[in-house]
Parts: sequence; structure tokens; C-alpha cells
Amino acid sequence: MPANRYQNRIELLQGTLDMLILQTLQWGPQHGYGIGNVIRAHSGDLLHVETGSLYPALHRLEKQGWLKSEWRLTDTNQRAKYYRLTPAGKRQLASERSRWSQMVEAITGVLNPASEVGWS
Amino acid sequence: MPANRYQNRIELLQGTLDMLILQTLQWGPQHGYGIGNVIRAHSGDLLHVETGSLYPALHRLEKQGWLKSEWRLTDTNQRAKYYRLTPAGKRQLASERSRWSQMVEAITGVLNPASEVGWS
DNA sequence: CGCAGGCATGTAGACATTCTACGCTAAAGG
DNA sequence: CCTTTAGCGTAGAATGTCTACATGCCTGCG
Repeated sequence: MPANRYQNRIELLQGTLDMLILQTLQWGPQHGYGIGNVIRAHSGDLLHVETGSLYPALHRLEKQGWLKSEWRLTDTNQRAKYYRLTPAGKRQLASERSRWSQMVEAITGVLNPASEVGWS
Repeated sequence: MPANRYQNRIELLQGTLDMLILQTLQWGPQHGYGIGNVIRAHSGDLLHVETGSLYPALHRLEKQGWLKSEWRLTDTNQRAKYYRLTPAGKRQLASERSRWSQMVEAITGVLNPASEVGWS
């Protein structure tokens, strides 16, 4: 992990934000501000997505064709851009989830080696 | 995860390399080339640390005071720079491991929410 | 004897993603 | 009113990977 230069806050693991956004949108359409709140809530207030990361990521994902957006009004009558997953986005999410669990497994293998691996 | 632009290979999760190196050195002193091999072996050949990442990382860690190095000869009679953990390095490893498991837990919370978290 | 291939270290530059730090508009509540 | 919260956005810095290249030495083989 990086030497957390921002005191208390946990930085996102680089490369996981896209997956988190896609996952959040699988529960249903949501606007950017809401996505940040969902991620924060589901992570037990550990993951704080900054707006400077969030909005560029949303634009990136939409440009990739994984998201579609639409301006609507929130239930509090504010204009907001709602995003939803495209079929390609669903596939991408599946792929990123699988890659993520592979990574976790691989790193766990280094942190807690089950047994001695042949090595001199 | 990043859109893996290098076809087949899994890119390291940004920020985890330092932890992997520190962990590897906790088994005992090792030189850079060897560290790369240990990580690869313990990860089931999934994590390939490129030299352009590895050596700068080692220099970084040494500059932080977490590693000490010493030139020696390998058992195949080649000169190599052996690294070992300093006490500060051990502390750093512990801290990064704990941060890592926090991260995994947080992300798991988003990927597989145990229950509905209060949210509108 | 020369040469290929593996061991071993290193740097330069490209690139992606995150962060901080701004700016803007509009609604709601005291 | 005027502050707070919701909501979208960009610019620029920092960071840590990667690719690609360069170098030297040892060992084994034709």
C-alpha cells in the first residue's frame, strides 16, 4: 500500500474504482453523487470516493460503452445525471470481479503461504 | 481493475508491491532478482514483477529506512545486492498488512453486501 | 575459444489513476 | 437572506506501475 500521505483516510486501491462503480450500478440506476454515498455506506464508511476521481471515472466508463447516462430529477427535485449499466457493462463487471478475486488470492498466497514452495 | 492493456498478464494492484516485497524479506534476506521469483512462485505464477517496478521500489523502500542492503555473492557466484528488513521495515509490513485486509474487507462489503444498508 | 543464455542490476519515459483544490448552480431550512 | 447540502465538473500534481533498453558476469556447449 502507498505511504498514505493523507493522514487518516484510506486511499482507494488504484484500479478498483471502476469495479466499485459498476457494482453499485448493478443494484439499479444511480447518479454520481449517490454512487459515492452507496460505496461509502457499503464499505462501512471506509471508502471515500472523491469527486475528482468519481466524475472522470464515470465519463471514462461511459466512453467505454459500459454505462449510459440520462438527466433526470431526483426525488428531492434536483437535476442529476443518472447512470445505468449496459450489457457490455455487466460483462465488464463480471470480468473485473473475477480478476479481483484472482488478485486477492494471489496476494494472499504471498502473505500467507500455505506451505513451502520449491525455491532455492 | 484497470483495463488491462497488456493482453494476458495481470498487472499488480497499484500500491501492493511494497507490501509484497517487505513480506518476502520477512522469510529472510534476499536479492532483488530473487524477490521477484519468490513473489511469482508464491502467487502461483500470477504476479510477475517487472524489473522496472522492482528495482525502483527497492530503492524507495531502502530510502525510507525499511530495508538495508549489502553486496554479496550468490551461491552461483554472482554478485548481488541482498536486502533485509529493518525493525522499522517490520513495523511497516505489519501496518501495510493491516491496511490491506481492511481494504479487502471494505471492497468485499461493496461486492457482496451482507444486508441492505440504510440508504435512500 | 567464443558465444549463447541465464543471472543480476539499473534507468528513462510513457501512462493511468487517484488525489487536492478549485468553480459553478440550485434547493431547503432556519 | 444566507448557510448548508446536493449535484456536476475541470485542472494539475503526485504516485506507481509498465515497456524498453542498457550493462556486466558466469556457466555450459559446440
